[in-house]
Amino acid sequence: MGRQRSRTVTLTDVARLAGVSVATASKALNARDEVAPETRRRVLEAAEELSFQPNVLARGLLTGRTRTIGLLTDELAHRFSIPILLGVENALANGQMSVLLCDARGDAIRRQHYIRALIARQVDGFVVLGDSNDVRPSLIRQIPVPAVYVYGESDDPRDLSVLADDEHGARLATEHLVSLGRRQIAHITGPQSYRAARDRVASLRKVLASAGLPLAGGEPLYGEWSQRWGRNAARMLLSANPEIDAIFCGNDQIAAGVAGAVRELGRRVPDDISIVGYDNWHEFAADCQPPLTTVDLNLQQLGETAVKHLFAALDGQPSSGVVRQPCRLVVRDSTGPRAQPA
Amino acid sequence: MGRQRSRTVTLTDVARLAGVSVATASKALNARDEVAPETRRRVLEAAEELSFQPNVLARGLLTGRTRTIGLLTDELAHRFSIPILLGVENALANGQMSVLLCDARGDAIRRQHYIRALIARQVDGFVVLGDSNDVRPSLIRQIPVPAVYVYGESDDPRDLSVLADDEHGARLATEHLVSLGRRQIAHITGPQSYRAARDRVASLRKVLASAGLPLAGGEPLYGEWSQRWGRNAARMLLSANPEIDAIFCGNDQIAAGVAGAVRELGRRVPDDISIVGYDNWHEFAADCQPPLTTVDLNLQQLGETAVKHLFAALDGQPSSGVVRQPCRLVVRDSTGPRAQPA
DNA sequence: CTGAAAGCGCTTACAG
DNA sequence: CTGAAAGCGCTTACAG
Repeated sequence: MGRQRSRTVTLTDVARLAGVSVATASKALNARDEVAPETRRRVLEAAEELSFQPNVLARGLLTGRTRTIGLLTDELAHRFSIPILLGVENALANGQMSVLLCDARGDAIRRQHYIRALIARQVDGFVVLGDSNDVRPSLIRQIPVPAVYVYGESDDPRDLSVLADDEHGARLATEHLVSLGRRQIAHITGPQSYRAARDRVASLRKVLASAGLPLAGGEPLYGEWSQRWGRNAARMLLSANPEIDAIFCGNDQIAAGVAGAVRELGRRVPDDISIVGYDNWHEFAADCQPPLTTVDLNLQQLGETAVKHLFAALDGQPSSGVVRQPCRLVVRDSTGPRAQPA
Repeated sequence: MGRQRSRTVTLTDVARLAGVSVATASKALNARDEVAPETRRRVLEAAEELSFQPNVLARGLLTGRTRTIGLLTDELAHRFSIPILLGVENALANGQMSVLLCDARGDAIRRQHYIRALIARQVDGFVVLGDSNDVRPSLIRQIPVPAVYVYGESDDPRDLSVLADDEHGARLATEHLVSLGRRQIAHITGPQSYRAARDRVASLRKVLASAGLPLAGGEPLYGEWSQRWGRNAARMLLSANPEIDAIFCGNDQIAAGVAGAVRELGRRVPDDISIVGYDNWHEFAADCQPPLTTVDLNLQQLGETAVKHLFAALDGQPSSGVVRQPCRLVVRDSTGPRAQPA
């Protein structure tokens, strides 16, 4: 830690060293054109020599813009939060904006506290990061600046929400399996309380119906987002429905559990049973045995898209409604053509 | 997004509504005692009615304190960053401080850019979050405010670094296996370039030596931090050294891979071979088959400890050197007593 | 082209 | 107990 805060170099110091007024120094540094080239050179030199960093707070007080965004998350610990946050942070940095991070941890009181703190810090706008792609209450009446909702849909139609397109993701997965000639496709997924789980099921059913195929096992198996559930569900499913030749899983952890169970049951992946995961969580999907074909939600892109819209709103071009970010199928070794009958 | 920035309520508005001067309004709101109770009541009422949020920037300009900390990460996407960040964020919020998040993504240029941005935003201090518990260059000459280094040791002894105690973690793991009667303990870990990997090996060797035991296989197997490496290494190791009765793994992914391979080779976990992981990464450790005994680095605590020291520095009580955060052994089903000979 | 002055929203001596 | 005034660091009309 060593050093204590030393006296900060201010524009006054730069002006004095350059032998000009602060007004002129300001203009020179901000590249306004009413400054003589020679004067500007002296000012820039002085600023350089003193390692001058303009005080953004003071500027913010004048301009009313702090170039700071509040990022309010429901649950930062959730696996999806980080890639989205990376996208947000990246896009903001490109626009020379900074991020104030506040994690509500699913606590309403805490969220309220953070909203106040962010407003008091004069953020130019909010990115509100949800935890489940579900509908959530709008903050529109509480915050005086533009906001964009990501991975969680605001219940106020005046707001803009940027969501993962689960209908699209499930369609990609199902069409892939159908195109491989799979005819007995089952579905193991997380809790039915998740809109994401239900949306994917709806899309899966639609694709199967239009291909004239049944949902193997009759109903999707709703459970948990865990390997363990994947293992258990696969055992139940395959003992009751040995004819199954493909399993579309609600996430990669479930898929990893399914893959393990299938192999333990002596069935081959992908020949006998093809498996598709969801999320493209690298540590589970790419490192699975065999590596998983899966759906990538393009989460980082989701964050970048949100910021793009927020920037537009800050420039006076707000949008509203729902933007759905397309998904991407990542094909690996857990899917393939059906084994030839011996 | 709907609404544009509306005119902000300022202290002047509150003062006017309460019928007092801004000076008096300020004192009333800040609970200074030179204000008549009745006056204070009126001011508070007016502030409430107008939903007044004091402008933290303006206050910061006066006091020189922004109550904002810069959190500079090397690589936010790394698995360790999030728990530490949660700890930091939590501890800061308790102190009414906000966090400006900047992720350098391993890019020196980007890091430099962010350092400037944070200084320009007048942060009161820095938390510098490393990506590997390794030694890293100090920022002491670049930043004019206190800084604390977490999960990465500053190379300047005047700085304070808060580190995971890998010597302790590896000791806990090894002593656990020894106490279970294991006599042929092997080690599969990540790249030797990681100080964390080397520190754990050194500690493992020390405990084994003092117990009069060999390191099974002679040398640790350095590789990658992946399941795949765990699987491959376990196969090699067990075919060359069938007498092995325990494997201490450098992380939980390796351990999960090892567990899978051991079971495929027809050996029982934990009876024939006990396995210890490292990190207590819930999705891998708790959900493994069987659930993994592992070392928890107390990462959230690491972040909180760092903030505690940063607060002390901000209060004029800086510390320096290295603080090592103790680890914690989490015992699950992958370790147990040796199987009785049949 | 340059600089004195006003002002962003707030706090803090200081005078009354 | 209350309020006028100065000032934090900067930017921006405005006058010269």
